[in-house]
Amino acid sequence: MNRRLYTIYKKLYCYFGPQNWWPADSPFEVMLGAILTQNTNWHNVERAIHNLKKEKLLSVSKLAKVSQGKLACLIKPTGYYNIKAKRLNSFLKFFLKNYQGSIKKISSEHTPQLRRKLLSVNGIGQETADSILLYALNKPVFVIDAYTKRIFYRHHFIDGNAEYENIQALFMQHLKKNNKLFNEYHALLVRLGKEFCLKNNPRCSICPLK
DNA sequence: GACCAGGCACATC
DNA sequence: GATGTGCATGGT
Repeated sequence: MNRRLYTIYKKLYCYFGPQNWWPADSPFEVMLGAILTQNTNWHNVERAIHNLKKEKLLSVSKLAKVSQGKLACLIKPTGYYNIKAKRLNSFLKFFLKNYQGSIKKISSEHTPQLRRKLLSVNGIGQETADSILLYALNKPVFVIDAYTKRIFYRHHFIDGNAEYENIQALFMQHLKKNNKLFNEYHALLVRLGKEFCLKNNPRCSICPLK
């Protein structure tokens, strides 16, 4: 398994090249994007981030002062905007209360402990927590998403009801714990998923992994 | 018009 | 613990 997982990575990297994730100007923007992208097209997240930037709200202190109604309005393109506004607020409160909104402070916390704390914030589930850890804070944590599950299910690496922790353990136990590798690997899986492993329109016959 | 997208919380059994 | 449902915009 060890070698197979790495071989898949190399194949994907050769085929697609570097993905340069996460597309954002700052770790804080990554954190917001991680919540905004929940079950939503990335293009819509970009619109929402653009709205926030236009209003010059892309800082913890400024965003925390915005009313939930206005926030919901600004992030409307991402869908679920009322829920996501609430989730962003929960996260901002958590970030301010525990780390004074400092990336340096949140970064210095022991990863497993920080992961548990993130998961206790309303609106932050496993994928969002891990996206924040890996893509905002450069922690070597593998992110599992719907594409990853679908791809590895179709290639018979996991069964249909495999749980998040088990799939994550598969990657983390059989690959070098390296944040650059985990970053690129997950981004490549999303790219592969978008182009070759669609839900109802699988192009598996021409999948570069075959 | 149907289906899908870089999920999560909550209710119910 | 498993399964179902609400949340909602924009692209194909």
